[in-house]
Amino acid sequence: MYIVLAAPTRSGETSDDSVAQLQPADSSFSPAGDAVVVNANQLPEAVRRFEAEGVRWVWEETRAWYPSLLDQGVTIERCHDVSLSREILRHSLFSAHTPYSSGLGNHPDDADDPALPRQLPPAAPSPLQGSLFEADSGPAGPGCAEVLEEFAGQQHAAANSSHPQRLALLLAAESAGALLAAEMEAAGIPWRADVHEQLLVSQLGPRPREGLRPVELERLAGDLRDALDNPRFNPDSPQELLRALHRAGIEVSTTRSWELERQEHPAIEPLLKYKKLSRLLTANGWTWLDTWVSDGRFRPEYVVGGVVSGRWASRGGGALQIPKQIRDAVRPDPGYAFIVADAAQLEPRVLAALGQDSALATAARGLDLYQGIADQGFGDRAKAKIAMLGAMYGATTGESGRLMPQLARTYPQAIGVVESAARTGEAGGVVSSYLGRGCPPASERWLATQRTSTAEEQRRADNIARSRGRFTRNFVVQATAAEWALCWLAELRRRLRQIAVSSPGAELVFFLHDEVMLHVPEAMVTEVSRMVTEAAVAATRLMFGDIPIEFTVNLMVVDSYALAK
DNA sequence: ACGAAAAACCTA
DNA sequence: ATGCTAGGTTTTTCGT
Repeated sequence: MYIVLAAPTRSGETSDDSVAQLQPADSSFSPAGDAVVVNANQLPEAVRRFEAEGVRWVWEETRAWYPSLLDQGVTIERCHDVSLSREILRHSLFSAHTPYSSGLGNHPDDADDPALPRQLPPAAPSPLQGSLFEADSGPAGPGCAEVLEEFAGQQHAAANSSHPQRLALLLAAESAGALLAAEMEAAGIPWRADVHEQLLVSQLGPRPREGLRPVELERLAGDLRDALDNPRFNPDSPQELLRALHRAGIEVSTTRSWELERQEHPAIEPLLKYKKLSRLLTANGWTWLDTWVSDGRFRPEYVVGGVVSGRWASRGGGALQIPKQIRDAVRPDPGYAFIVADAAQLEPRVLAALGQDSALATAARGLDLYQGIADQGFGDRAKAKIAMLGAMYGATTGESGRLMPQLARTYPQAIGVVESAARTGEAGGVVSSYLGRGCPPASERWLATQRTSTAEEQRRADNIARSRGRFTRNFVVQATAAEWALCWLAELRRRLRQIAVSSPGAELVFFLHDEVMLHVPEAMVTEVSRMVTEAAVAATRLMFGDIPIEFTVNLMVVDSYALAK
């Protein structure tokens, strides 16, 4: 049984304060029974009542409904997010021939050009907010009939695709991810502002007045001016800094730290220290703390489907780039601990599965896949790692490039997968993840670059083609790894919900590509740790069935994020 | 004066 | 070992 939740359509039974319509539907996606129209006060109880019957919710956008339900203490088990499913089906090769997918249009345009920077769309307005704050215009968004019709089209597209089970799993996993994202946003990452502040004070000095440098930065700026014998320049300006360095005889072409590190000059040491501390101040200093941390929680926003590969993006506070430098501020509440777990070498393991490469699967048998490759006669571990990463990223030169032929001979099946993806991309084609997420098509602009006449233009065109090849090469691995991670999350979420009634309190609070953090009552640490491991086994089975490849999970119980890894 | 782009550095 | 994938944020710089 499905319940469609959407904005109410104007009719006799709706009143001015109606915010939602709940429409039951049966397994053939037809309306079953009367729709219920509710106002904001009635919505939580109505949802709770249906949820107790074990329904699956269908709505245009999880973001629009779930956060406010969570605020009111309502959680749900399963949903189908129509908008996220739409974007998957728009690009999926599996369903391209179905009426629904072909009707969406999948026209290559420059917005889909991976060479162009992507910008995230602004957060969608919630229909609930619309009704609460805009008296004259009622709740926005499509009504139940439209949502149900599109849902039916999506189900038909998945069922009639070339891989019905895989695509259905992908849509379910993406929707589960949307629920979890909202739940993690509601939970927030436990953050000790006092510990963070202590870190800042010990490295930068006391918080300065607005517009002034902290004492330690001021001191280093002074040292730098002395060392360069240059009394007045702004070290925060790359242009001025570069000119000052040149005037002191330091020949660098940029002010990047790794280029500066190679220079011998008394100014380099204070400069590198200055850049390091300046970064801490501007990216994660007092302003950041004021802006993003409140009530002991850092609350970023997750953008499910925000990355073409299916990884999540985030908005606000740089949640996916918390520097190691400040992770000590991430501390559990009293009586709680963190479980931090990550999938060990997820991408090469995924590649072994994609290529059904038994030699690589054997190397992945142990905890350390790169050591496994080394043990199969590939030299040392470092070499094995560089070669493998090069294969997945498309390295052509240097040590990584030189190791490629040997790697291709040792693991022909696995390397064949990425090589084939690269050739498809170079030719302007599209590639697919294991569960059916398609990469964006080549844009008109891209195709135009390939139609050339002169030799000079041809060289440029080849460069552009190889760049797309690297993108599609990496896409098949990164997108499939993202799917595994999503299945892992969904399995873990399901297990946590099973025990939540009798022993509540364990929450997922952070997710980063192949890593999760849970905030767990100390008494539950053992039980939840087992669930994290079991969820990984279940995710592997769910995606790939019974395959001889292990997806190892590294797990640590810590009382500071700084102690993980 | 304002907004886009670039530079820099952080993450997996 | 910064040559190779995907992102976000801040500040400075540049263009209108």
